[in-house]
Formats: sequence, structure tokens, C-alpha cells
Amino acid sequence: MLDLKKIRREPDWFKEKLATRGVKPEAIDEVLTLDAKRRELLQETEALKAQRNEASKKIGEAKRNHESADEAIAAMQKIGGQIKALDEQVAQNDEVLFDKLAHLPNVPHEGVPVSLTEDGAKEMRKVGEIRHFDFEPKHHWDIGENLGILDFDRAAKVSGARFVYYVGLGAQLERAVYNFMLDEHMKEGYTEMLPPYIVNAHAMYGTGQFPKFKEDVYQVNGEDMTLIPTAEVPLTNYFGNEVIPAEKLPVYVTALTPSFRSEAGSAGRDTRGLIRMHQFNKVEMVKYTKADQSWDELEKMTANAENILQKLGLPYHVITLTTGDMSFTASETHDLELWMPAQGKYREVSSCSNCLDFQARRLHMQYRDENGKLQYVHTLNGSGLAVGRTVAAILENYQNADGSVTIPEVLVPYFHGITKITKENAVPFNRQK
RNA sequence: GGAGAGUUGGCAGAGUGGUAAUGCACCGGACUCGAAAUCCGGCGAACCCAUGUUGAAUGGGCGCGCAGGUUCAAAUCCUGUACUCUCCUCCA
Repeated sequence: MLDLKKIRREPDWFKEKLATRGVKPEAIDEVLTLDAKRRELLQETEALKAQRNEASKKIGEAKRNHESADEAIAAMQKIGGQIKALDEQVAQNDEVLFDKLAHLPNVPHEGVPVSLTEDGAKEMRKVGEIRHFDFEPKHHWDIGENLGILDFDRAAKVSGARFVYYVGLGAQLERAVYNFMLDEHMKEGYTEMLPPYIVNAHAMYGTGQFPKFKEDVYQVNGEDMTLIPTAEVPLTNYFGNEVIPAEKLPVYVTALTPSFRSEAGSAGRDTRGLIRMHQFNKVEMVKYTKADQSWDELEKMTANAENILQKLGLPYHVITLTTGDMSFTASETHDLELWMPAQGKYREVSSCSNCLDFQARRLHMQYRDENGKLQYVHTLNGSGLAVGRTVAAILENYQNADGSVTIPEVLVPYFHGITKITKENAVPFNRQK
């Protein structure tokens, strides 16, 4: 949610900034018109209410003194009707106004590459060496199915397309990866959480998924509940409607949760493998900061996500998304994309964003500054990381010519001595008999 | 799923139709070398509107979980709803 008063003061600045995100200038004008109407109506109705309050006080006194107040009561009856009519107009006007306002995305930060499409993203740095294969590298789905550790066919039988069973050492690899991620983030000062996976509409609205992206999520039938599309929702709503003691800030939290996405509109894209699932695990990082800390904290958070990839030895690059490609609530977003040898390209594995006060304004999350004044906190969120895509990258980058997969060194402690996933050790039930 | 109780300021807690007691906390002052205690005064989150200012305010609105309704007037009456607690039922 943008600051309505600020829009009122500097409409042209907002028009210019939001145009880079595809917002038409008329959208701002509409808001301004509705805002002007709102204030006009408020002045009218509030003047009448003041009059009514005054009269009611006198009527009360008259009644106590057993005097007649019939005349005043009759006059107030009339005013009461006017007030009611005006209040209805205000309510109608407000509904439209706040709906328009809620559909405006956050203002992009200075320096974010301007483009209405994803083209034009700025590469910040490239890290890690791309491995040279002396054989044709396989896709992770082929590696996984050959080893028996990824079973898409049976998942289709049970759930449908875009679901998977991890089996045996595959399941263990997923678990090792997210445990490793959580352990690293705890070292970096994050508090681990295990939040609800189903949230109400208010929470979805607070983090900006609603009202714009209702079709992208799974709603519980007949209830006002939604399966979380990301842990950002429960983690960022945690302090909703609170004044956070300033000395607590910045607060770092992290959680492993599944994420549920309907992937409406992505039919035909990434139909194979772990890249685009209806349910996937993700370790999420969320920060609450003071207003002057959030840009520093964005860099640190990006570094926290990068640390995971560096320790796993996976090559990646960091890009700053364009104005048109950023998520609705973000002011600036750094994406980490890791190298998928079989596809021969980088794929997104993390997205770290500074939302400034955009979410806090909706969620009423504030702190008191040095002067005792209430300020909105800034919120940041980032994946640290998408677990399934990380596993996919491990399978592809650590594959061997014989179809086995070497376990990255930092994960070996989680495997209690196993250093390689082979056809022989991958799935115990395939060995038996 | 059934029955009951509750939701009021930072906290505690009164208030069954006349415009939100009181206590603690907090802020200012007095007393004191200073502090505690005591006394005096203030303060009831946030929000919205107007005039004004840019770390001055003043006036008004709103405000007793939320949303409606009745009324000249609602914390109070009515309807709906959310959440919390207790008991029963069920359950990992």
C-alpha cells in the first residue's frame, strides 16, 4: 500500500515512477479524484456530526431537567438522515478508492533497471566456475528417475501433474539441503520458525498477494483460508498490528515450509522436472528493520542466500530485476540464478526483495524512533533457497558419467558417511528380494 | 460438533441508553544536596478531516474485538461475525 498523503503531495513523481511498472498515469488521477471527493464528503458529514453531538448534549440536559426537547429532537431526526446518506456515500467512495490504491504496486528504487519486460535485468556478479563435462550432462529428471529417487509418474497417479515423490536418498537429499540451509541461517542470526501453512485472506492481503493474485493460489473450498504460496506470508504477518520495540530491530526470521502454487497461466512451461511444481519446499528469510536500515539489510540478505550456493559449490549469478519484472510489493529485487548444465542456462533459485514500508503500511507494523514518533517498519523477504530447484541443480552439477551423483562436501555430514548416490544405494526397497 | 463465559487505554479494571470511573505505569512540576516517599498537574494507542507547522499546535470527527441495525443519543439494546478461555464430545 502506497502512502495516500504522499501521492496527494507528489502525484507527478508517482506517475513517472509507476509508469516504469506499467501503471497508467490515469490510475493515479483516479485515486486523486476519489481522494478529493472523500475529503469533501468528510467535511460535510463531520460538520453535521459535530452539530448533532452538540444538540444531543443539550437534549440530554433537558431530559435530566424534565424539560421538553421535542423541537430539538425533530431537527436532529432530519440531520440524522442527512448524515446517514453522506456516510453511505463516503463508504462507497472509500471502497473504490482503497481498491484502486491496493492495486498500485510499490515504487521502484533509484537505479533499478527500467523495462516493462524481464529483459534488461542487470547482472551484478557471476560466482563459481561452470564445470566442464566430458560427457553429455543429463537433465536432473532423467538422473533422478534413473536412480529412482524422483518419481513423477506415481505422483501423477496420486496427485496430478507438477507433483513429485522424492524416494530414498532423494528424500534424504532434500532433507539434507534444507537442514543445511536452516543451520547456516541460524548462524547468521535468524530465528527459526515453523509457521502455519494455511492462512486467512487478511494475511494474504497484508503481504500483497491479494487482491491482485487470487488466481495463483489454492483456496480451501468454502473457507476464507489459503494454502501459503510462500512462507513470506506467515512470516511477515507475524508482527501484524503491533508496535515492535525499537531495540528488537532488526528482527531476522527463517522457516522451512512447503509453498503451494496453482501455476495458472504457466501451462506448457517447465513441464518436466522439479523446476515448477504445485508444491515445493522453500527456506524463506524475512527481516523487519528500521526505515534507515533496509537497504543494507537487503545486501546482507542476498549475501546470506549466496553463501548457501557458494558452500554447495554451485555456480550462479546475481541479477537485479527490472521495474516491470519485480513482484508487486518490491522496491528492488535481487535474483540468484544457478547454473543448470543440461539446460545450459541459469534458473532462478532465490529472490531477495526490499518492500520498504509497503507491507507494513497494510499490516500496521510500526516502531518508535528516537523522537518517540511512530514509524512503519521496513520488511524484506528472500528465499534462502528454493529447495527443490537447489536439489535439481545439485543433481545436474554433481552428476557422474555412470549416472551416479556425488554428494556435495558440506552435505556429507547429513548423510552419515554416504558420499555418493548410486543405483545400488539410492532406494532400499529396490534392493530387496 | 455441543454448552457456557469473555473481548474497554501500555497494564489492571468499573461502567445495562445521556456521551468512557479508578488504580498502576508514564510525562511535567513542587519538596530534597540528590533520590525515594508524598503532594500538585498532565496524559487515554493509533487513525481521519480542517487551518497551521515541518520534528509547535488548535478545533472537529472517529473511537469500548469487527460489521450492521434501532435511537435525537449506543460501551450499554438488537442481529451477524471473528478471536480467546472453560466444560463435554472427538482426535494425532
